[in-house]
Amino acid sequence: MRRDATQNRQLLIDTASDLFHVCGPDVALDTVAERAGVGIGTLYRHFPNRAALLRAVFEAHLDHYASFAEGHRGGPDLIPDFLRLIAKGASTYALAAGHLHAHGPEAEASRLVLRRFDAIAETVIGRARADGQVADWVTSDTLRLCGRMLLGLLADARATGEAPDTDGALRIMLSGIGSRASS
Amino acid sequence: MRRDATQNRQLLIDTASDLFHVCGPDVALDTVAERAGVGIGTLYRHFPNRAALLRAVFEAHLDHYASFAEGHRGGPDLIPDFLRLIAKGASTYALAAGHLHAHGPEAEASRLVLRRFDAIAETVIGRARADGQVADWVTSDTLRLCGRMLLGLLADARATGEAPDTDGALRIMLSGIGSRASS
DNA sequence: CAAAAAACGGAGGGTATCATCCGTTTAAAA
DNA sequence: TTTTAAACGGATGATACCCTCCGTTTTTTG
Repeated sequence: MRRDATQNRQLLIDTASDLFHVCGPDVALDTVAERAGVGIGTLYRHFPNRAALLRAVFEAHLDHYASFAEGHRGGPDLIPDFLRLIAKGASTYALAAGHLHAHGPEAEASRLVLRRFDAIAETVIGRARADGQVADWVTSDTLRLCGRMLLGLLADARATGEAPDTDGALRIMLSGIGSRASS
Repeated sequence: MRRDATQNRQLLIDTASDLFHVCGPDVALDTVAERAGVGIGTLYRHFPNRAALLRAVFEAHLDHYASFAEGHRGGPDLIPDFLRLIAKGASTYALAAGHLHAHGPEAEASRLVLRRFDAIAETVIGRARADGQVADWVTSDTLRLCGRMLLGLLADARATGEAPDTDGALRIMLSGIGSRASS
């Protein structure tokens, strides 16, 4: 693969990640390309459709989650920190979920990335449960549920122009799933 | 006002309410008109822009909330039932909030409907607090926060095609705000 | 029933986004 | 350095939605 191709690909992923977070799930792909400083043709060559770009961005986020799960030293902030991390990428997360499920032929790729999320989440939960931080019934589905709710919060905040009350939401959720929130 | 006009106006509100719930916040207004069986011109005569239609739908929902608050006999299900009711109209709620805030000149009308929501919510909370169902720090803002989170859930479910885990989310939230959930 | 006023329907122009295609440029290999 | 193939950029046609405008239909009133 040519060097400029590799660079542009990464640049597009980073730019898209930022724009999804700032502008929401429906940013024009033209905007992504322009913001990344590449032609629209380049974008479509690397990612033949929206779902492909989404998947790439989401997988980049998964890398962050994974290295978090591996690097975190444990303790009472494990779950709060993990949820906060999810909140950062929530819009991409849900968007990816939606678009990936919608289009039939790509359903398989979708299932794979979602399963990877589940695996990471289970790791985190397992460690938290050992400390008695979460209730028995909490699973990776529960954390995905929390992620989806956080997404709603962000989308709404974007629409209203207000700042999202992420901490308020986390307080409710953490107390709801039996974690002793600290911060 | 002519009779057919009144009928069509109501028909449009009902249809829009359904479609917002099913198709999400971005349904084409053409679709709303078609589904209601009226011309697009009729829709725009009654509601000069999207925000106006939104406001009308949202106000219809507020009527439901108000009659719920007035008619509920109290008891441990008060808050769960209220949140469930909100979940039904959540997409409209958040959409309204977003669009109304965005457009400057209509900000005043927006503030009014949101304040009406707060008033209703405060009534419900007041009654629930008397029963010790909710924590002290819960206010109408908290319920709005829950509504926004529920919306996220619905939007995500719509996108993924899965059924929304409304009950799961409610369990977390209710336990988080200190209500003794029953159902 | 006839006339006036009000409401209806939907064609059509404007705009934004999607996604392709191809002439030009650039990196890498010989 | 020359050659070649890969990658780039953006003009462009297609599509979807918004919203206005006006000729036609329906209700109401006298």
